[in-house]
Amino acid sequence: MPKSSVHKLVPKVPGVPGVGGTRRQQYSASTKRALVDVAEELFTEHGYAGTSLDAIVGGAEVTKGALYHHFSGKQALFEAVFERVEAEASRAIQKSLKENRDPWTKARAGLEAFLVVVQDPTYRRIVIQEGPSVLGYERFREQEERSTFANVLDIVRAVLHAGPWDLDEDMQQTFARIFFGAMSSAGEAVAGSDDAIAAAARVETAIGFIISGFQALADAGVELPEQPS
Amino acid sequence: MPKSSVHKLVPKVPGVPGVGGTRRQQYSASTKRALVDVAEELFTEHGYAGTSLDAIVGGAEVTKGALYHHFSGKQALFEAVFERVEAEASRAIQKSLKENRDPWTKARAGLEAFLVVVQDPTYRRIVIQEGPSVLGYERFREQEERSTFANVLDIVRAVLHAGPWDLDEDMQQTFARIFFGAMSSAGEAVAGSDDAIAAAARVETAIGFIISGFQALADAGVELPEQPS
DNA sequence: ACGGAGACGTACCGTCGGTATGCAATGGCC
DNA sequence: GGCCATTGCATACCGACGGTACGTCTCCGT
Repeated sequence: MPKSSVHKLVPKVPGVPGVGGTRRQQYSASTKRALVDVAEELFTEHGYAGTSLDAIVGGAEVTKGALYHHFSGKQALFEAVFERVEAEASRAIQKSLKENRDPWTKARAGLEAFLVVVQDPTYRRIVIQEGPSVLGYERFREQEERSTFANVLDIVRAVLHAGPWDLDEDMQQTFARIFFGAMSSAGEAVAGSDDAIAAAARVETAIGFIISGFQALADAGVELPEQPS
Repeated sequence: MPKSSVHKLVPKVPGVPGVGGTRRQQYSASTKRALVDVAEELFTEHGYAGTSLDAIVGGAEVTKGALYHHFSGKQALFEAVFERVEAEASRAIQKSLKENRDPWTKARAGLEAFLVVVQDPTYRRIVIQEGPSVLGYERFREQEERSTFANVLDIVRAVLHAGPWDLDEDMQQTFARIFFGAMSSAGEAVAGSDDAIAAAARVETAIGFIISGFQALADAGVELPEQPS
């Protein structure tokens, strides 16, 4: 039982209510953030089914009334957590991409960033482990499509464009899917390894070797067999 | 309320109790199979959380007492379903492998078989979607390790052995992981596509191209950078 | 034949997600 | 600065579900 219902948030700009909305809106936003914060923590630690709403609202020092005022239910709360985690991951990867220009080194930088992201326990639990089950496969894929996967697609496009090949949209998507899956699985291997550093080195060697294969084909001017439409 | 508790199973060999165990054991085994059958069907259709034990025991025409006599709980029942589905998938892939000898064509045959398996709604729902969440990531990986992934590892070993490379165990595992992830993701792309046949063709083209890169490197005698131990 | 154990059925409990309703503070408005 | 509709929650409660305790019937070995 929460002993009081007073908020502890101090208004960011006390005398200027124009910034950040009115005090009511600030209070509301802060409780909503508190709910998402606590939910992210508990979902990461105990999983979706293993986390009760009572535990979440208890941790956020509110009640279920507040939760159901901001979210339509447990799943909606999870989706809010999911989107934040994925957005953060996507942001981290994009940041590492902007530091490189050459497509090939860009690809390697993206791979490294991806391997870091996929080792984050929160990302692993929320996105990889619980995501497909809680959101359902369709919604999960949709979310993935416009965040992490979009990054991979960019990289693959750049790399493919660097070669002599001119692939249609579907084929680019296919290549991106394959590399996305390869990197995801590789990331899991890294995260699940005893020696993460050595495992990451092996992964980079292996994928680097595959990319070398691409470069070899590019140098030899090998064409892709075209698809019948 | 089940109107009667009599079993409808007829003993396979009525007069010969030596085959298949005693009559009691046969009855017991049949109810256990009935539970797993119904559970597999309902879990596939409505997911793990969306399926109640009452629905399962109702479909199997038994009660919860029977269920908890054979399984320690809902999760244990799911694990039984999971193992059966994975074993079936592994069996299908292994069958297609034994029909080929050459490592490269063996790889392509395995890829095709894998693409077929991953389109099965039961496999998709039980193994891919719900598996990681229900079993937990550790147990999920363990199961995967000794069934579907083992097949991929075999293929990768054969292919790598066909080249001029001599890789240590860890590196083989890494390559296998990468290809396993690539094939899983590719399979999902196929299963989620509007035109599964065209998508499968694209996947085979793309992965074939990657393998061609390997062959090109093999022909050129390119070595892998060795790992420091 | 008979006693024990295995294979269930039945009744019940605690927990949890979700809902209905009440209420108090807030901020626009005059 | 007083009024009041609206917002932002708290409280009480319900039904469903997973799990448990215990009773009971049936088969099998002796």
